[in-house]
Amino acid sequence: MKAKKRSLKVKSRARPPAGSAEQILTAALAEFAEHGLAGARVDRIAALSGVNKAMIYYHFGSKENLYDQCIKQVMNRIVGFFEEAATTEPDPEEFVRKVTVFYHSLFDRAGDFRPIFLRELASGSERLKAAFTATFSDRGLQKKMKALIDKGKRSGMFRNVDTIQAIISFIGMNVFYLIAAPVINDVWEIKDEKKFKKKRQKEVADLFLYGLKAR
Amino acid sequence: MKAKKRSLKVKSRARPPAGSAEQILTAALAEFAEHGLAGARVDRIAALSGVNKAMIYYHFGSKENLYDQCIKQVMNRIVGFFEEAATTEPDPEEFVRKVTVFYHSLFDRAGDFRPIFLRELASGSERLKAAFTATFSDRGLQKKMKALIDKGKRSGMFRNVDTIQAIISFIGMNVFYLIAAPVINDVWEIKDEKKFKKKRQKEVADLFLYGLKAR
Amino acid sequence: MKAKKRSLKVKSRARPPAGSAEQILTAALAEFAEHGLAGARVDRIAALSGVNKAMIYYHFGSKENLYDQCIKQVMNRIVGFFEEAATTEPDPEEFVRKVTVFYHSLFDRAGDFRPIFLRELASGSERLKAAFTATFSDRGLQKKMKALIDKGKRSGMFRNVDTIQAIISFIGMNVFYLIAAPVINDVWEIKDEKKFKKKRQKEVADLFLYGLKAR
Amino acid sequence: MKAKKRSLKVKSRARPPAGSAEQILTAALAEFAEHGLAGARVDRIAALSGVNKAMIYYHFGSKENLYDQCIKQVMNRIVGFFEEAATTEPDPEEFVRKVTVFYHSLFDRAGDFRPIFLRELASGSERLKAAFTATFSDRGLQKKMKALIDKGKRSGMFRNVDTIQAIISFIGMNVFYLIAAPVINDVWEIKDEKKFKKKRQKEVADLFLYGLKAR
DNA sequence: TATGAATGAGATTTCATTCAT
DNA sequence: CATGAATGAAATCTCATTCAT
Repeated sequence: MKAKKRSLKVKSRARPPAGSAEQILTAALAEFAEHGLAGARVDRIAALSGVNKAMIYYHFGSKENLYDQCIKQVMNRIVGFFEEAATTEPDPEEFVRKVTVFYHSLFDRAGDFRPIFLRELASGSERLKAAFTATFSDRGLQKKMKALIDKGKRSGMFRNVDTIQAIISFIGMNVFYLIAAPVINDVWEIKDEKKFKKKRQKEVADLFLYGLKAR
Repeated sequence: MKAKKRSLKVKSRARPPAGSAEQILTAALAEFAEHGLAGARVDRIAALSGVNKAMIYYHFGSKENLYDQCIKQVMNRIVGFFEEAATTEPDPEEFVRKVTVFYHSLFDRAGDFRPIFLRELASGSERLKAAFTATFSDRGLQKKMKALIDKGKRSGMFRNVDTIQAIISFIGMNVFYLIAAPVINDVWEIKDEKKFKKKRQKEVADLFLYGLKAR
Repeated sequence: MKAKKRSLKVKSRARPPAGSAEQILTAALAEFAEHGLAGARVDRIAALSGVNKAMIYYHFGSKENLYDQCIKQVMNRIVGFFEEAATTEPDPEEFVRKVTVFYHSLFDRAGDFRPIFLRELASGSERLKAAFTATFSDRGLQKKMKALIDKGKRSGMFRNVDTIQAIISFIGMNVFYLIAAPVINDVWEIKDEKKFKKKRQKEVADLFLYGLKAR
Repeated sequence: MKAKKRSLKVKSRARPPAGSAEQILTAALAEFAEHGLAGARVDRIAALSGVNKAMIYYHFGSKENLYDQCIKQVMNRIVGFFEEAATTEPDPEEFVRKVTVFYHSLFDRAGDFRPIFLRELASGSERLKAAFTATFSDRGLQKKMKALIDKGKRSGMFRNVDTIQAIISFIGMNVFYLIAAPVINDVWEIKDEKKFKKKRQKEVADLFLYGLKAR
């Protein structure tokens, strides 16, 4: 239709280093983020990536598989962030504060996974579950966090809470606003989201730490 | 070939046959919950509600409008719950515990809104924002909660937190697990969800109250 | 495309007695006969039957299923012919002559199955096998023919041939020319096919009977 | 995703790498035999022959031309068989028996032409006609057979049949089972095809000779 | 000669929506 | 209100063929 014949495509480099598959993935990610799997249009992805529609099938076989590859890619990116964040930090309090900062910057830097995850959550989550357990289960943040909180508990610094419940609560505190900001802003009449987020990082960490600490 | 579904449907014509609009709404809600607006199929809704497809258009005009009606209906149900929950309860601590219980029972009783809300959140949230502000803004829980926490702060019972941030954190603590249970269960290897939820209600309220209370 | 909006479709009868499905089948049969399953075009079938393409899917679900229905229909027609031909005829010689006439008139009256059968034969024949055994195995001609030849053998009229082999040979004699006429005509320079066929019926029956009779 | 077939294919470049055209032809023959012209896939032929798809176009220009070459090749092979079979054999009866054996071994040795011929027969047969008349018309078996039968007639050994009709009947007797075996086996419940074929050669020749001989 | 990537045209199928009754 | 059939537009996917290297 309105295929937008992608004007000449420059083609300066000796051989495109496997260009189009990446371009397609990028475009697809945007499309899926905006419309979901069912609402996404292969035509739009093709137009957006400046590639013939057939190439999408050449490289990815089906819309659904393309979607899977997108999820995989998103997961890899996120895993990278997570691992990077899980560097050594022996002080529990400091660690908690860093995690909060991490979540906020995660949503800043890789926001496109937000709609994708939400929709996955809405529909069975099979894909998410697979992706998560495959990449997270025994590494990175949660393990570390559990260890630190347990340590805090043993040292008498923290109350004797259920560690996993606490961690989930903590993640929820962090993530809920980041996920639901548009509605929350509306309901609570928050005008300056940026400022609110800034303040939020301190408030969340404080609340959690206060809730945790023995007195 | 030519599905030939039901076709009996005696319908003794005793009471107003008006039932069909409700049947359609019910079926549609299920369909939208499972597949989202884009993924829902009018055919399936018709089959599910035991009603001819054309009837859907007779009653609702378009798939999108049907979806809107579904959202409206869901909101009304939820608002009902919220108002019912916002009865007088002057003790802040008791109130906090009740809110936690409320959220858990809300997801139990009206779980179908979960996928719908998640998907709405994923795509612009315009409909959600409209629905929420229309029905929540100045009544019900949050207003009450804000008032109670503010009162607690003034009485010296609570720390001087940012009330709204605290409330959002609290809702996040409550809601996050309820929303993401399938994935969380998988990642943290939670086998007995029911038991976990039971325990969770105490842990969440405790954590929040500990985090709030001055010492 | 050039959909040929099928001009008004008369529509005199109170309600078309299930019209379009039959129209589609008829058109499909022609298309499949001419082009085979792989070469057939759903667009063409739609145009030919004066029906919207989507109707084909409404009624038949897929091109392949439509093809199956065509085969089924052809089989039914043929079975009808066969049963009609298998009426009582106690004289073996007369029966043989009638069978020859039958095969020739079969190809005259229901010639469209010829290309379809040939192509089925070319590709696995699974469909044909199913159709044949389902409809022929224990009725009609072959059973009758076998009985008559066996009777002829017992009475000393026929030689002691292998009955089944003989029947297959007989069918082959009859059918081979009917199937391969275009090429045979070309190779043997047969100009007047009609005359050739006429003569053939006598020659074939004679040859077979001579070959069978004891002397 | 991107099938990544073979990719080793060492090809030491010793003898002329010309092999590829033959490889393509071989693969194409198999593909066309299995799926017909319309159903054949150039991709599959490439994969099967271990050759890049573009090579097929380099060598053969188009799928259809490749198909023509296949037919030509098949014809040549068959013609070879036919000529080899048409060696001197002055005894009519012996000749008839040999022809039967020949047909059976032909289908054994060059069975892949079976589906191809059948499909050609199904669709106009133009290609077949061309191929046949080009290669058969005035040489080989049928000429010889006609001569022998005519001789037999003149000598009083054979009845005064229409020679050409008889020959066609004879070929039909031979060829019909070979062509339709799968279905025939099914309908007549023939379990041991090999044994059946063995016996068939004698039965067919006997039947034909008995049918031919004067008494 | 050889390849992996690309393309355009078109094929099959889907689906929201409407029509005739 | 109710239905089965119909429709147009578009969506997904396929495939012969060509291009750049």
